[in-house]
Amino acid sequence: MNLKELQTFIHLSQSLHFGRTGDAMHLSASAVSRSIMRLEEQAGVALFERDNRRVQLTAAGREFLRYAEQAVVNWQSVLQRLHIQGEALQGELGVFCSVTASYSVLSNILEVFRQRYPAIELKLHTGDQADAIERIVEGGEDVGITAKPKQLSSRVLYQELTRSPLRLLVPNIPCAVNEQIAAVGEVLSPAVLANLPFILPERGVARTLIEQWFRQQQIKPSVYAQVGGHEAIVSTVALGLGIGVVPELVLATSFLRERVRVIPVEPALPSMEIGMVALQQRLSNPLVKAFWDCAKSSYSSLN
Amino acid sequence: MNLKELQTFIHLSQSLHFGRTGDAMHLSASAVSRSIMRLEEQAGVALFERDNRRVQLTAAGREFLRYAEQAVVNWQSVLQRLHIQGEALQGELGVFCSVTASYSVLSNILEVFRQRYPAIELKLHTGDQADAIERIVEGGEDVGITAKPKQLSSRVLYQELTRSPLRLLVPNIPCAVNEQIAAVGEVLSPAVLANLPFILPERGVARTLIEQWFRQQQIKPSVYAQVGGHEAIVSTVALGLGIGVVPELVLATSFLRERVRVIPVEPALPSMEIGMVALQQRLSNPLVKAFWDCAKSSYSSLN
DNA sequence: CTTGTTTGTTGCGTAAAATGATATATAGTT
DNA sequence: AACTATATATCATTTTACGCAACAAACAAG
Repeated sequence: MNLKELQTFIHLSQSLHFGRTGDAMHLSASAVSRSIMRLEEQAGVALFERDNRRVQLTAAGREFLRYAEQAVVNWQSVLQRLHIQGEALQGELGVFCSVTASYSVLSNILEVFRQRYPAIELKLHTGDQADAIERIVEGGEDVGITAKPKQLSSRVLYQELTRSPLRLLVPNIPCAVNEQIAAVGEVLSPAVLANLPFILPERGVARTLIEQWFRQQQIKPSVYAQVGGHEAIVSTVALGLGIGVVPELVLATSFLRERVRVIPVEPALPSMEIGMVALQQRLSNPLVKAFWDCAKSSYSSLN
Repeated sequence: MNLKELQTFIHLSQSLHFGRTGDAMHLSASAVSRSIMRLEEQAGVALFERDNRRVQLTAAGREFLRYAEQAVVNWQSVLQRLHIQGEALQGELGVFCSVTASYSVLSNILEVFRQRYPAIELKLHTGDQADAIERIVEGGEDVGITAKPKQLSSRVLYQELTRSPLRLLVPNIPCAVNEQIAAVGEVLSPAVLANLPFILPERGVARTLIEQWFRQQQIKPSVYAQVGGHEAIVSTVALGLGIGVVPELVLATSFLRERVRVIPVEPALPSMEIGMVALQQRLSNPLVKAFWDCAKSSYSSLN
């Protein structure tokens, strides 16, 4: 038995739908199915009655649900208590990240961090993700959220947190671009792509990855615009000015995600590796260390 | 976080010794070390203060211990509740196993089984482990604990539960056999073995395994005695009559384990695979099925 | 001070477990 | 009858855990 299984069970008992629970837990439907089967085997009782159409808690399942919810609460509460016993770190910590990261990656981290260290005051600075490392090196902030840099000085530490696949975005409104796409079917070949107006990030890791991918397909995109910041790409695409590429993370938290459409490409676009950076020496600061460990653990196993 | 880690933590907090906790949990010391490190990383706090000489709970560790003990109790108690809701199976179930198995394997199973099905009455028959399959096929008992049979009829189901390496036993008292051994050092070579008086099981899987091993070493043992039942081998060896081979399980539960000594052999002796057998058709009986599942789960992950 | 012993940790190769993608089966819907 | 939705089975891959052996640090004995 482990916590993740319990959380999966709890979610399924509410959603009653393996696929949706899988999405929520970042798992495939079959993984959810097997998680539940494991629990049922260990418990020795069926927890859900299910045929291919209906999913329903059994009596034993309802009893187990009470236990599972309590177990999760107990775990979270012991984590809290363990950190209260600590010296109650306080002070100020500077964090740099993109607007998008502040919604997704950073908010995940802060959920845990603010519980553990309520007395640490966070100075959050947002900006283009591509500037993160520079800001850290020059001492503006203590920690930065950024894509994995190609290479970095030995004075800077990088810790991967998650990854997000790049997605090809097209407008969701009738426009010239969309007509061109409709004419060739849903999966775009590299050759077709070369003739569509492209909106690229000005610079940064995403730009590098996209250029690499183009080189591998041996095509040269027709660049319509270069914009700063991933959020701006989404809005430019939404306006029908062209097609663009952004990490899925950006899309998931964008207000405009209904106004654009993701189109599969063959071969698939690469993923961006997203992590945090800090100056090696700054990690001796207990505040920085606390944030670093906290971020790491909040992504290592979702508990 | 999972239950096994918590149980390991609890044991370590009492023993304060990684090696001994490892033995108790059937883990290596390094596995225990890493279990604790995992917990500490997830908790974000050191749970033990330890240098290579002293192991001691930290303040956070003491707090965590309270949680861990409660968590284990909660889990066991929910398992119990889940089964009370069931139909409260009752009736009679016949089990055949060796005396040794009744101490080790069977007692592990019954610990869980009697909690889940207190109304099932157990008829336990002990005898030579080598007879188990015969007894099952002829309908004497419902389930048998036995070593993995070489081959079995398709009507009989076998489920592995655990394994136990064979050990070479020598007397622990001054005697002729011991003097011979002392003369050649601690690790015995096959050639030396051939000249020592051997005490073998009359029949059964252990006998077959030992004979195989001898053939592979191309030696012919001088058999001093053939006795029925592994327990009898231990006592014969303890009396100084010769050397013998038994599964470690037998040794661990023997009254005479202080009177004999285990000697390493090169190459190592094989392991016996120990499991349970039942007639396929008998598994449709809910009592038999309950025992079968219960035994399986009590060995699948110690919960 | 040197040697030996005990014991927790680390590196590395291997074994087991979990996962995703795809295929399959089955119930409901049009 | 064809089609959709959905849980599960199968297979290949990835991730994780493990044991062994080497290592390091601390104490004891001489």
